[in-house]
Amino acid sequence: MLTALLTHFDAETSRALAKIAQPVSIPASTTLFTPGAPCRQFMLLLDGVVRVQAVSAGGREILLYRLRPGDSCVMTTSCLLGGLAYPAEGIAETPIRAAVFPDHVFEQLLAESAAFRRFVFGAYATRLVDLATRIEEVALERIDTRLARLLLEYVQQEGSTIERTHQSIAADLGSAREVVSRQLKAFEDHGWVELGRGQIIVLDRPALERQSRD
Amino acid sequence: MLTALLTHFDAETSRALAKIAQPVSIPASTTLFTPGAPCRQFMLLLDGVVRVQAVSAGGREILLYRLRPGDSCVMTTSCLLGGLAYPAEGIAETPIRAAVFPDHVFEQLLAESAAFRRFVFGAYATRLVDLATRIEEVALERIDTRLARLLLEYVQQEGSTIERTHQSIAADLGSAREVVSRQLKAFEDHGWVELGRGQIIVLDRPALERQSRD
DNA sequence: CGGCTCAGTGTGACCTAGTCACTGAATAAA
DNA sequence: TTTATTCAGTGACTAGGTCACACTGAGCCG
Repeated sequence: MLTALLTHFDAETSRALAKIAQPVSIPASTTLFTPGAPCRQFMLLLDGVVRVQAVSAGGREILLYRLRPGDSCVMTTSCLLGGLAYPAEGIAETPIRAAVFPDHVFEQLLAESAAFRRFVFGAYATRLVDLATRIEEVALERIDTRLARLLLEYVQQEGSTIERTHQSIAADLGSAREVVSRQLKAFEDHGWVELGRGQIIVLDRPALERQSRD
Repeated sequence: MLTALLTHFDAETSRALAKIAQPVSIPASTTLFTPGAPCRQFMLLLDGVVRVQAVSAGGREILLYRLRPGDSCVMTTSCLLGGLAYPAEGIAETPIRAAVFPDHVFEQLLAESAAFRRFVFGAYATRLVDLATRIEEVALERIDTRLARLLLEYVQQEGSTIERTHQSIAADLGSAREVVSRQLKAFEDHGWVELGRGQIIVLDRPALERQSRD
């Protein structure tokens, strides 16, 4: 099944990877890496979701990005290769399975496989664009715009009934729980959503789409 | 002189690069790439400073990072390779000189030179860490903290007399000019800086360092 | 069942940051 | 010198973040 997930590589690379990769299973809520203890291997996510976030001194959090099946954790890898301090932490949001292999294998693959290089660079490009886009959002956009867009992302992932607390949404936005509560209340007053304890039902997607375009 | 700048590569790579690279000179204030027209080649900056920024619909700007001599423009490159839309624009803040070569050369170098791979990955790591750190700053830190830190960066680059307008500082912070003016006024009231038209003289670095640590 | 605990949410008061409109001051251009 | 133009200062207002505290539903335990 590992091989199946690696079909974006050529046949030879896939076989090579499947042989050496150690598939590991990790329960939800595990902290996978922190600024103090970065992950020391190349990791390819097979199943589950990893949340990569920054945490301030005051304890407020902001999501940098999520890793999903097929994603690799390029940031830790590159920090290892580049010898840089790693500024974020990674947490398993669900139980996860991942293929792990040591960095000398990573370097060997980079040297030998054009397909692997393409894969890795694609992963880097995605991360860079994600992060740059997020900076633009955080610095330049209104919170109602960003909340509407985030709700639409949740809908894409898990359908129109969203099972999340206001607190966890605030952590994704890098904002405060009260702010999220007030904005959601406003959305409910407009008839765009229906609020329940730990759950948000999206009633009017077009309205949210309009709001998310500002 | 190109070869001299490429000494972080092995001798063979340096020679290869020097042969094929086209050194170009570009005047200050030139727009090098935009979301609409990304740069289509691998570019290694030899001299000058390039500002890479995001621009909102409303015209507000925020600095993503600056490229300095020895840096390469990894974001455009990776977007080319990954076929992704590029979300930022690059502007020459000073006159610049750069070595430019087409992407097939880039791919060949990646395949053949471990040193070049290390260089490119180092560049990626630096960018990723920069961007992640910036998200944390923008989302979670106070504006006075960020301004103090930015002033200290300017001091490092250009000495304790900083020749910049409040508007340009606001663009670096992703904030508004009035906000920067007010904060600088407060710093002046504390005796930390002295303000003049288009110039800020830093009088008390330790105080700014304290403020920048929050 | 009633009462307990606790996570999740609602709310008002207050503070910080961003926006808008306008003024004045310094420099450059005519 | 007069006139533009760029840069900075300011007050009034809005948006968003912080703090303190009240309320509510769900699970638990006697």
